[in-house]
Amino acid sequence: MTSSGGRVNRGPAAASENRQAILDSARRLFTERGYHVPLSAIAKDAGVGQGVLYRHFPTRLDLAFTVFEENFAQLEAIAADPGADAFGKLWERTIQLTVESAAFVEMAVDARRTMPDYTGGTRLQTLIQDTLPRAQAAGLIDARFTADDVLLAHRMIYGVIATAVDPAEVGPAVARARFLLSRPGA
Amino acid sequence: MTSSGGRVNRGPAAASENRQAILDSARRLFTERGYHVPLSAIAKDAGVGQGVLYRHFPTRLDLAFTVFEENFAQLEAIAADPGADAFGKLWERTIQLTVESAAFVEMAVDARRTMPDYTGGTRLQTLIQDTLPRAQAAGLIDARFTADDVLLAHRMIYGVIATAVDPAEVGPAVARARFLLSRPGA
DNA sequence: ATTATCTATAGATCTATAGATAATGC
DNA sequence: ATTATCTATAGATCTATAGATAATGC
Repeated sequence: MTSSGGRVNRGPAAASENRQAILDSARRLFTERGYHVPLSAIAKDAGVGQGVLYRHFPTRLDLAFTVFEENFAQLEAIAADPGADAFGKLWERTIQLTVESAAFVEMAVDARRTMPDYTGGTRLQTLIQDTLPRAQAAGLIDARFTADDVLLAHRMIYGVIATAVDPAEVGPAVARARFLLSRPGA
Repeated sequence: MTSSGGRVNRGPAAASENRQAILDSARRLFTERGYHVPLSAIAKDAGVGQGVLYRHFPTRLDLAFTVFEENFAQLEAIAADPGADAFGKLWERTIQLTVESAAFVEMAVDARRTMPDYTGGTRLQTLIQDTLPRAQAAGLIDARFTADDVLLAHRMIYGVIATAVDPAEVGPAVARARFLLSRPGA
């Protein structure tokens, strides 16, 4: 047989499409199967050889950074809103993105454990610091919360997501967790 | 060479010591390296062949159940205290055990995902249900917390532990998380 | 005869790379 | 000449089991 199942070698012309297909598959599989989904599964899903994946993204973190860069871009756009409720919107979207893909948090943990100079953690922290005081001045958020508390609350909500057994349970559980966290302790 | 590095085959006499060595190694490695530490690493650490581990514990869950059975026994003993603060002591010890080994939670998640009829989750829930009302009647705990809230709070604290980068940070972070959770929302 | 050990390895995955092949710009 | 593809596979792990060996109870 001549041109059956095997992919045709399209040379450099395929590079850009391949890269995008890898990113699309990675985003979906990080969501469906978690941050530690095999890279071979991502390559297969994207329809490329493993060598192609490694050429574009030498490590799992290189790939995850690129996938979740879009998340950071979204959050930064939201935080740029000059209104008093920029923090509220930022927090809402952060939780949505985490529910959507717990890998967003797992990537950050991996990065901080692996690379001493990873700045992603600081990146979300900066957005919180830039928006929280305004929301507190406007009386929208309890003044006793610190920026560190917000980051901690994010980790706590991740705990709810990571331990969920039934996907249908995540929404209500996260909502209740947010309620429990809505006022600092007595 | 006759009797160099290789272990001597002591026959059935070694069974009980081997079993205990496996449990000791498993407890330590679950703590140090997490629930998904390779079973081969546990066998090696215990100084037995992998076949011996599999004979005593056919699956990872069989091994983890046995290791953490001691945790449950402790918690059940605490909950049996007839005093009003049995709940307080139960909660305190539950958190200690989780900080000590996040694998305690990870095992339960694995069990509930793998075995439809796992009762470990119910087991902690029962202890909470048996002690919480008394503590609330005595005014020790805010009456608005439900037993499900306590289980949810446990998952949230697990989130703090699982995302910690520096072990030294765990203690303070968990303390702050508990503070944030000490009163239900506004 | 039974029980459990031991070494050794099959089988399954996953990461990472080697080497041949094809397309493209100069 | 350069760039990126493709298949194929080496290397590293990890799970799980086979088969020979040794100890013990009847």
